[in-house]
Amino acid sequence: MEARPEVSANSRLTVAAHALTWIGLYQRRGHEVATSEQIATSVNTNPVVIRRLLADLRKAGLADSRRGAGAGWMLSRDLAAITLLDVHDAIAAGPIFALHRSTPDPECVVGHGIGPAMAAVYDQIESTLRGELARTTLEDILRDVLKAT
Amino acid sequence: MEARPEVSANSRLTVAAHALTWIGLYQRRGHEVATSEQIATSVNTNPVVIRRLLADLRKAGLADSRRGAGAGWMLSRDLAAITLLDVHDAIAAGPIFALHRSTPDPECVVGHGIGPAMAAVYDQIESTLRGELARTTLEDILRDVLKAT
DNA sequence: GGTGTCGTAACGTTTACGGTTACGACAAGC
DNA sequence: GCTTGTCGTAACCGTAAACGTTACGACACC
Repeated sequence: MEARPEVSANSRLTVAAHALTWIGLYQRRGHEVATSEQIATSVNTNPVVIRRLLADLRKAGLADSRRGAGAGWMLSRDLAAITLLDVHDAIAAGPIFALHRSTPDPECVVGHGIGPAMAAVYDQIESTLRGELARTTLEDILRDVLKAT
Repeated sequence: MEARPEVSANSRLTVAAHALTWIGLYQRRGHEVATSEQIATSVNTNPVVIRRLLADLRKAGLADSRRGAGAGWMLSRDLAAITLLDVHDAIAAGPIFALHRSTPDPECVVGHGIGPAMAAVYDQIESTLRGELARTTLEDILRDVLKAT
């Protein structure tokens, strides 16, 4: 009966990591800023999609942009100081699992108690997930990327 | 360019655990089978949704059904022998994170190497997730449910 | 044979994201 | 100051998945 987010980041984390890593490498090669056009070409998508995504990352303090001519994007921190958890939180990814869409029968023992019981499991999993994401920085990702060449 | 599952089980795991736990408790109280109608009432959804879900669980060998008059659903194994991982696999939940929807520019260093780099992280996370889900059985869930009363 | 339930197809609704177009805002350079 | 290039955002469409509902055939007990 009620509405529900049902998000699921899915490919957004991949694209966000891709964009930031691209900017980082581009800057290390001596460029000031990267345009959404350039990033979109590497990601193989539309520049607007990149701008929307980077706007979220800017809100989280991971990236920043300059306007006007010679405009573009730059990192706010070094790649080594950005973990995948930072990126994950920046793109406001929803929880992996959700409870019922419409609340189950509260008169039923199972219907009444299953929500909290499952939530406890989900919270534990979510916490573990965050720990895993925090272990990897974009510097690690870039190292893997360059190693694969 | 290509199509993609983009599944994300979301509430399906919750509902599946709910249904199985309900059947288990109902059987312990002396009943032979549970109808999709009864389960749907507890879950607060449509019986067809329950039947579709239980059909997946039957394929995985977790539940079984009887037809004809006095028909309904029963467990194939005891609640203690069913983990959340079993349920998760039974409902064919997709991966948490996905790679790019359309393949990135292979001419670009980042575009070429980012996929495998992220996949390695995702595989590790997926593996940890499975370990977490395997730790909890439906018997554990039922215990929590009854404790909450 | 009647009855109750499963089995399943078909269809509509909802939600979210990605893709695209469009246009205003802005700042550097001439 | 005007031009130019890029960001900032709104608006809209298409797609994909799950849920909800209706409908009807299949089946087995009584």
